[in-house]
Formats: sequence, C-alpha cells, structure tokens
Amino acid sequence: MPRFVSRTPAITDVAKLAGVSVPTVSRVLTGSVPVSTERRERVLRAIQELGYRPNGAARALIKGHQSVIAVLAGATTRYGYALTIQGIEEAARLAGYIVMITVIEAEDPDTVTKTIDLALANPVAGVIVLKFDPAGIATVRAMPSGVPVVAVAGSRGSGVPHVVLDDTTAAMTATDYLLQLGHRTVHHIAVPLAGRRSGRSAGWRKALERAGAEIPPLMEAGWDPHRAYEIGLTLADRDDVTAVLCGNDELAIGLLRALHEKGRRVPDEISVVGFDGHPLGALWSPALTTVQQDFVDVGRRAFREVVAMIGNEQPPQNSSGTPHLVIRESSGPPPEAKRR
Amino acid sequence: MPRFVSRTPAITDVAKLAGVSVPTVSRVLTGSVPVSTERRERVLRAIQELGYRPNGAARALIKGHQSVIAVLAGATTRYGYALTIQGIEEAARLAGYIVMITVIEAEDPDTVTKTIDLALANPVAGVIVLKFDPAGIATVRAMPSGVPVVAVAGSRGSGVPHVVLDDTTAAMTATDYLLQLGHRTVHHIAVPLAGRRSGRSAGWRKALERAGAEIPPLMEAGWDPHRAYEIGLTLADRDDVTAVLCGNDELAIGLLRALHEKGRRVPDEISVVGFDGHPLGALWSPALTTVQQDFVDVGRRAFREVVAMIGNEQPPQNSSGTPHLVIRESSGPPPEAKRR
DNA sequence: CACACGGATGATAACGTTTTCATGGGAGGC
DNA sequence: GCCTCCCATGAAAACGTTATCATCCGTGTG
Repeated sequence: MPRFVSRTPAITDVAKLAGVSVPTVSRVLTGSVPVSTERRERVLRAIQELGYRPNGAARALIKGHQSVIAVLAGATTRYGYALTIQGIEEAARLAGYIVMITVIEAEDPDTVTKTIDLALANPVAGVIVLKFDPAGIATVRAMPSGVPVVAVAGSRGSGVPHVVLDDTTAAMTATDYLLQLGHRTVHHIAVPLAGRRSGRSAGWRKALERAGAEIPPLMEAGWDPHRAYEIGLTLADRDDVTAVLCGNDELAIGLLRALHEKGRRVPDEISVVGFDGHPLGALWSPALTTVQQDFVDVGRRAFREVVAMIGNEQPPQNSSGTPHLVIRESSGPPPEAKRR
Repeated sequence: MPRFVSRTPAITDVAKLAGVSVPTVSRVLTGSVPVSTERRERVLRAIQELGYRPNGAARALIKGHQSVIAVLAGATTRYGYALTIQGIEEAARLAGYIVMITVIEAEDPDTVTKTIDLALANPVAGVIVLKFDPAGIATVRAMPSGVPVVAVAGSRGSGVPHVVLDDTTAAMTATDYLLQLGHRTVHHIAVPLAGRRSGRSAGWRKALERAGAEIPPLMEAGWDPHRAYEIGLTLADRDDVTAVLCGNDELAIGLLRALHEKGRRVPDEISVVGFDGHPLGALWSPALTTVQQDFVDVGRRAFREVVAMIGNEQPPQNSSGTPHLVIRESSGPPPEAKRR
C-alpha cells in the first residue's frame, strides 16, 4: 500500500534528479518545444521514479484559463436531472473540460449563497444551473455577475442565457391530445413549480383554457411517486376523472399503481399520461404514454452555450428542444365515448 | 448581458482601488486576521465595484491541499451509480469538498488512460472509482500511484482500498430465499460482470452449489432492460423456469413485462427477484421483491475513506454494507409446492 | 517617564508551473 | 576558415494568492 509523503514531488525535484533545468522538464511535459532524445529519456525516467504528476493548480494559474464547468442542481438522481448532467459531462469531456457537481439542498438564501460560494471557491470557467425547481430558480437569481452562467430550464427566462426544453408546449401537446380523444377535461398531478407562468403546469392550464374546458384544482405531489400513489387512491373513487396528466413519469407510475390496486382499468376507464420518457415507463403494464424530452441534448446545448460565453463568442443558435408525444397503452378515449 | 473582459480583476486591482496593500485585501477575504472597520469597508466596496472573485487556482497553489474529489464511473444515470454519486457529493459538500465527475466510456486501455489523464490534469485531492463494471476495473488497474484512490465495489479487491457493498452475500441471500421457498433451482439474468469470483453472479452460483442445485447457464443482458425483456419472452415458454434472480431491478422490470405479455402469472407460476431496491420496483404490479443496497451510504463511506487517505490518517472502520432482502409481491413458492 | 506589549499594516517570500528572453554551440554556406 | 543562422538549453520573470516577518503606532504598566 503506497504511503503519501508529506511533500509531493515537484518539477524541481524531477529536474534535479534528471540533471536538467526546470524548463526542460516542462518542455518534455508539454511537448511544446523539442528536447534532445537523451535528455527527454532522463526526464521521463525521473518522472517515473518519483511518481511525479504536474500540479494542476500551478498550471491553471499560469494558463489563465480554467477548464472546469460547475453544475449546480437541486438533485442529481432524478431522471431528467441525471440525463441532463450526462449530456453536459459527455460534451465537456469531449472538449477537454471537466464537470464539477454541486447539489443545492434548499432554496433559502443562506443555503444557496453558501453552496454557490463553495462551488465558486474553485477555479471555474463557467457555470450551468439546472433550473428545474425552486432551488434552481433561487440559484440563478443569486449567481454573482462576472461568471459565465447558463440556465437549463423548462422554459425561457431572463437574467442569464437560458437553454430550454419547451415544457409549456409539451404539456399543451399532451393535454390537447387527451382533449381530442374526447375527455371533457384533464386532471393534473404536478411536480414542484419552476415558474408560475411557464412550465408543465402552465402548459396544461393554457391548453384547458384555450379549449374552454373546466380547470380542475392542481394536485401537487412534489417529487415523490408515493405521494402520487396516495393521490391516486382518492382519485380512483371519483367518476369524473377520466384523464390525468402527471408532472413526470415517476408520478405517473405511482398513480398507475394506485389505480391498479383499486381495480380501475387503464386506459379504458382512466387515461394516464406521464412526462419525460423514462425508459421504465415503456415496460409498465400498461405501457406509459409520455412526453419524451431530450435531456441529454439540452445538456450538450448548455455546455456549448457556456463555452461560447467563456470565449466571448457568438452563442450557437439556441433552438429549444422539440419534445414529442409517445403514445403507448395508458391513454385512450374516455368511457362515455366508447359507449356510444 | 454582462461582458467578460479580457483580464479579470485580480487582488492587486482591488488593493489599488481601495488604497490598501494586497495582503490586507487577502485578510479581508479570508478573515484570518482582523482588519480595521474602515479599511474593510473600502476593500469590500472595491470588490463589489470590480466584481472581483478570488482566483481559485492561485489559492489552491499556495494552500497546497486541494479540495476536489474526482469520481470516475462507467455511467452516472443508472440507479446504483447515481445514488452512490449522490452519497459522495453529499458527504463531500458537508466537508467543504467539491466533486468532479468523469465518465469512463470504454474499458480499452487507451480510453481509460486518456480519461484518467483528463481528470488528473486538474488539481485533485483524491479519487473515487466506481468499480461496478469492466470499465471501472480497468480504471482502478490503470490508476497511477501517488494519488489517493478508493474503489467502490460490489466485493473486496486488491491494489487500492475498497469500500464495498457485499454483492456476493446479497445474491446468496436472495438465492437461498428462493430455494427455501421450494424452487428446484434459480435462473439468473446478469448485469455485466465486475469480477469472476465475486459479485452478484458469483453469489448466485455459490448458493446453488452449496444447496446442490442445478446451475443453469447464466444469461447476460448487459444493462439494457429491453434485453431482459427479450430474454423474458423466451423464458416464458419454458416450464422448468420457476424462479429468476435478476442482476438489477431494471432488468427485473423488463422480465416482468415479458412474462405479463405472455400471460405468465407472477409469482404463482414464476418468481422474480431484483437487485438494488429501485423505488419504482415497489410500485410495480406485482411489486418487486428485491435486495436493497444502501448506495448512498457506500458513497459516504468512500468519501470518508479517501479523506482519511489524503490526511494519512487511520481509515475509518470499513464495515461493508448490509444488504437486506425486501420481500414484496413478485416472489413465492413454485407451482408444484402449491399443488401439494 | 521609560518600557514592554499587542494589534494593525505593509513589504517580501513562497507556492509550482509555463513563458519569455538570452546564451551557447554546432551546422552549413561562402 | 569565418560568418551566419538555427536549435537546444538555462536563467529569470510571471501568474494571483497567502504566509511570514518586520515595522509602526498606541496603550497600559512599573
């Protein structure tokens, strides 16, 4: 088992052991300027022997430019969050950047500023904030100026550049689809709000308004599928509920479980539509109709955008993601339409 | 929209604007030594005005110790991986560390060394490798010495300190449980191997051997639930298959879907047991019996271990996680046992 | 009144690397 | 054989911050 001695070897140690000057070692490392074969050999051997590894901090200091992107997010394990981070990491790695992840545990100003300070205490080239929830919104608001920041969100916003998945349109598409199947109205189990006038719940409401349909009270389930399950148990007893749009697929699955337990048939009696395109949704019985979002792509776009900001370049044309409705087994016409 | 000027303000600019010396600005920033109220005011105003932000690279350079933990993983979005990373991040943030994530895309030596170099080009205090798959194994093997490294794995290993979830015991527990229910043998759909003599598949085999049960050929499904679904379609036609242990819950769900489509009743005709304790498994119909693993905790333990290595301290007592079997609806006695 | 003491402050060194600049030597052209 | 040019090499500067040390001033004590 290796011991980690108090002082890690520095470039001077390598130079001394190899019998060359410090810049020569540096030249061997960077390969910027040719070094005679014999000296290079000696240097490489010394590096090997000492287990030398260049100090990144010193390098970053002199180079001036950083190559770390900080990602601030309210969570990392939820499907959409994890996939967005995957997209960022992938694009970053291919471009030679490294991704730092920091979770914003709460939305109170104290936690938010403390977390931002922790993240920005490190040499960071740019920041990407996942603005999918209240904590994300508070973070974007509290970000100090002077650092390139990009927000990833379900809808456009102001202050910093936004890279978006059009949640509002997506929710409208799903709601319209259910209305066109003949449902009088669509109920909605919501994830935490990420904006009052935009986002999934807003799209749902807008579509109902436009169609002149009744707008049932919004049911908030947070992020917990079990909460959606509980809501589902009460919903199952109601005849007037024929279609439910869920804020994400996890909630939809909780709801499906409750309806199944209560013996309600999906989609014959109740239609359920989820949100996100969670891969397990396709394996459910009935397979979940959902609005698929390309989270990985939005992550990539966010990275490209923040890199453009770092370089003071023109940002790439920022198309918003085009969500598409994946119709599977959990949705269909309402019972009264069938009876006719 | 803010512009990012070519030269970001440095501490000298702040000192000049505030009319104080550079160390005084530093003292205001760190709070290490008291500064007169009047000067502090001037400094803070100058910082505000210039939008000054200390250069982390310079700080890291002089402090000598880094506060970044690099996490190398074969994936980030899969349930176990994501939760382990969550545990690491949480523990790290509370201790004032920051987590860098880098994905090892493939297991070939070229990709592995290139990715390691990318990650270690940054100032890193320690490294945690998620050794859940072949890529992780290759990474641990290729890690240069001199850097504190901890592996998170399903079983103990050599070379670097390991923090483990005891997958082998866990798989044996699950297999024993099924055998005790009366199943003649247990089939197994496996995730990619993380060691030939240990891990989930090894535990399954060991339990069968010990019980003197027939050892059916192992079915490899990779990480893809759809592959498990396809395997399930063929399995559904066989009478001799009464119990299946799956390498993770996603595979189990794919299998359940296939059995459902084929009209096979679970658990009456076939028992299915998953692995991990995925929260959606509890919402399945039938709810999935699974081996719950505390991934978040193993992440926390890995962080504590790597911090101990950094400080050359005695590592905390490294208990392995105690997985426990969560019996739900998808498992029960085989059909012949019922008939009697 | 002399002296010691302590707190705030500034000058300077230090961290480990890369870059810039100067130097020396060898090869090639006349 | 001499001059020029180029290439490899080393010395020194630079990056932005914190740590160390010395200095100065004011205050309290004998």
